[in-house]
Amino acid sequence: MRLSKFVGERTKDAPSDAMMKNHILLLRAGYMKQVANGIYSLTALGQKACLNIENIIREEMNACEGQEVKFPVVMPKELWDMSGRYSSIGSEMVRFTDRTNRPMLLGMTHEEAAVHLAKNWVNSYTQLPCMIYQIQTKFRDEPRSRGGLIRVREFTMKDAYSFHVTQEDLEDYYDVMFKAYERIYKRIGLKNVVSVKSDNGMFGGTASHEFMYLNPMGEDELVICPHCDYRANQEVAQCKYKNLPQEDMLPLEEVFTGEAKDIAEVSKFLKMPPEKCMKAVVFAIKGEQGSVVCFIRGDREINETKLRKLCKKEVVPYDATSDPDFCAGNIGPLNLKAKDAKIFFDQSLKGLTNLSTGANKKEYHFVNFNIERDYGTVEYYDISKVKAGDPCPNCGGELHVSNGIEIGNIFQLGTKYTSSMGMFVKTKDEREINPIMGCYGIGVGRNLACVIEENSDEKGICMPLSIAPYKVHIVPLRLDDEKVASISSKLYHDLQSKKIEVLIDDRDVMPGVKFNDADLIGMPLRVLISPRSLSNNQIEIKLRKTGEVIMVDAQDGLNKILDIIQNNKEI
RNA sequence: CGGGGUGUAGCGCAGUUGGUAGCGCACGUGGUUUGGGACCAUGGGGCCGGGAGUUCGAGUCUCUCCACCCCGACCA
Repeated sequence: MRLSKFVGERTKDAPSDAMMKNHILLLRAGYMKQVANGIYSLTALGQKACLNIENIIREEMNACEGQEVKFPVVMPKELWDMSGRYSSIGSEMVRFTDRTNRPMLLGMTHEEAAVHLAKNWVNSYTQLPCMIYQIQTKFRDEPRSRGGLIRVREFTMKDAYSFHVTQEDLEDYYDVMFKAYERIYKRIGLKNVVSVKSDNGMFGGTASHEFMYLNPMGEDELVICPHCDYRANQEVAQCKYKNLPQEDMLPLEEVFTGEAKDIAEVSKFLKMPPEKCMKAVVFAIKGEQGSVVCFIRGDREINETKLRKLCKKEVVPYDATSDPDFCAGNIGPLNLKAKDAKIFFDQSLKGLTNLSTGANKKEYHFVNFNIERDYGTVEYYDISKVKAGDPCPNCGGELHVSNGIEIGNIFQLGTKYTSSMGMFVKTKDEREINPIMGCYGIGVGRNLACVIEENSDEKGICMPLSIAPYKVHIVPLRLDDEKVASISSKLYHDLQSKKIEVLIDDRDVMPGVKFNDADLIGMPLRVLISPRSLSNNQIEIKLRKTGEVIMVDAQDGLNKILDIIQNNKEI
């Protein structure tokens, strides 16, 4: 491509509203343009980079015996009624009617379509296991998109669906896909990737993993044990506690605590460490009356995902300050006015002695509260978030907590969709069963964004060779020089005939402009052709990532470039 | 959906007590330049986010929508 004809623009200044590195660079280097909140057009640069990622994914899926198919973007309501998800999914799914008033929706995931395609055609164990996948546009009306391509509403995604006779067979294939994902990230140039156990969310099913790109701007919290292989999303990470020293129980006492409301203030007022203060957190059940009151050690946070699973209901934080049933800031288990509230105690409280807790009375707390003695026998649940330094549930070592961006996930779905949609296969012993499914997703644009987070410097993007839209960026200086023009043009056409994607900066601008644009766009090889180097009959090849400069004779340029591309996968 | 912020040329911004809009970059033309964002001359480009109001007069004041960004809620 000739840069003079490129539809797109490079800018010196970053758009003021972009915060993340990938967002700023993708806009500044002219890879994309925003159309609306969470909706982007890609330029030739962005699209080619995405296609290269897609092709790597495609190769790895095909290597897993995957069959590439294509499901529709628009589906009828009836298909999603079969799984029950038409009503269970909220407004992130776009619903509309066609001209005959038939209810339709925009696909945000394609389990229903996959089962629809496979059922009746796959009806014998001899056809299993099998896997179908697609690379296609999804639309999810996210409440809040952010971070450039990190979280968008319309995006391209590879989603794969596998069918199995037995759970063991699913697990074997799950492992095959797990390894394929690891290869994909390596090939596109992402190194800081870990896999974690995750929540199954709206998919249902038995086991799932997320692949996480470690990044401080990541929206997910990951719990990682540096001493063993324990890795989990905060949402599902198990809590273990170091035992606090037991004390002799002292008599329960009601004390004045004044304006002290939150744990920090109460702890300061009573001169007790937060671990000895029992905290109350109130939640409401969505669409229902009544509330959920959680008690937890003062230095801990409630994990809402765990609470949701425990209640088997959707729970949302509740503002207790405006409810007369609660004395906000002084909530405790004793004399709690809200009689219909469900009460849960977190296991962090187990065995603790002489706690402080709210007295359900304005400006008063209890001290020396002992749950069993003063309240009664209770069950303890794990509803807390893990804190850095907690003991690992596996090996007891100290856990780390890091942030990450989800760049792929794999799920063992079970028979949720095959049973609800009536897909059956005959087994060898002539039983009719619902095949067991797995599903496997990876977002293309988000991966591109993460690649740029990882591969860039103060000058711009450093595209990995594997996904670079153009492998070679020719920079001729002084195109009015006949020799520069002819050698540049020949190299441009020679590379094209060798099927190497090449970009040439054929503009009549200052050398500095060309250098800065080349650094910003970030193609892995920059070839400089100028009167100065040609006076020695040489051209200059510069590697974007390392800055290494290679001088070669002009007539050897093509072969040297081909050699570098074929033998240096890591540039 | 809550809290905060921003909307003025393609991008980044200025615009005074209200008087009919400017700067830098980018773009067109002519010329001088040419190894890390050159210079001179000249030209084009604006429904000042939309609507309503106050006023002789609104980019500026009031009301009201809307869009976008950030934090939270939410999220395969």
